[in-house]
Amino acid sequence: MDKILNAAKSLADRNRLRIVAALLDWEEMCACQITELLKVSGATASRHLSLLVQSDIVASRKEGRWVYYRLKKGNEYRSLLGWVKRGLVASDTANADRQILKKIMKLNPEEICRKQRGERCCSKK
Amino acid sequence: MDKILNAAKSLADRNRLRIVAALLDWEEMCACQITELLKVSGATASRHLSLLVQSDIVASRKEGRWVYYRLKKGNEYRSLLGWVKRGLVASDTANADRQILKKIMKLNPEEICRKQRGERCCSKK
DNA sequence: TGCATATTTAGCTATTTAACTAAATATACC
DNA sequence: GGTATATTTAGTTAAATAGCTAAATATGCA
Repeated sequence: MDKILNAAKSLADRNRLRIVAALLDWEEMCACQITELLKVSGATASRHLSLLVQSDIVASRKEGRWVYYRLKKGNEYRSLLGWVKRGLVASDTANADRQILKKIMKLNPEEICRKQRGERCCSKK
Repeated sequence: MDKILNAAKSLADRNRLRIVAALLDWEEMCACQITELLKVSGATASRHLSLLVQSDIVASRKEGRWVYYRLKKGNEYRSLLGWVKRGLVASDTANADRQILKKIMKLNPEEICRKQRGERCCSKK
């Protein structure tokens, strides 16, 4: 029961659900792209991602300075992700995120990280 | 996204997952039978059940003094429940609960409630 | 109507957790 | 090696939530 419980807990948070929704549309995203989508601190995004990896829903791959994330392929979670996908088709949040993602995913990790450094530098928020 | 989020939150608790698991095996259970399974106070069981009803995973039906619960039938949650069911086949917790349920489900609500009153009376726990 | 009793709601406490900042780690490039 | 920088880990705080007891709400029955 622990495996299912952990998977359910992983999906029981709006920001983690947004990450899964994004990865249903975009095969692979790096940490900074996800940080940019959620508009949270890098540490917070990292923690959400590590929970999704721990519960075996998301896989990660390191390439140089960047870490890329994608949904795991096994059919173990096929029906779960199908349920999520169907539920998000008509979701306002998911549709708004799709618009944001169109812009984010045009940029390289370099450009996004530069943007994030700049924002942090100026707004100090 | 709220609908999916609420459903995921509903399943993100061990006791609520146990309730869903029980209802996958037994079509209908009354509140006192679920209280007996979880070994929590009636108030706590009631709260868990109301969350499952709110998130539209479980339906309730009142009959006299008793309230009966069952999984909703729509195919909206078919794949989600299929995922839960497959994940629970080999679960120790779920198997232990199955043994407990065999005994509980032999009894009428009357007998269970009498048992619960007695326990409360004696152990005062 | 009045009493017994199944369930729910209110109010409380302890635990969990999501967010942040700051510090640590790991990698690229000079 | 030394610096810059992407990500993770530690440590803190505030909000959410699971559990309890006690009180309130229904229902069945004398």
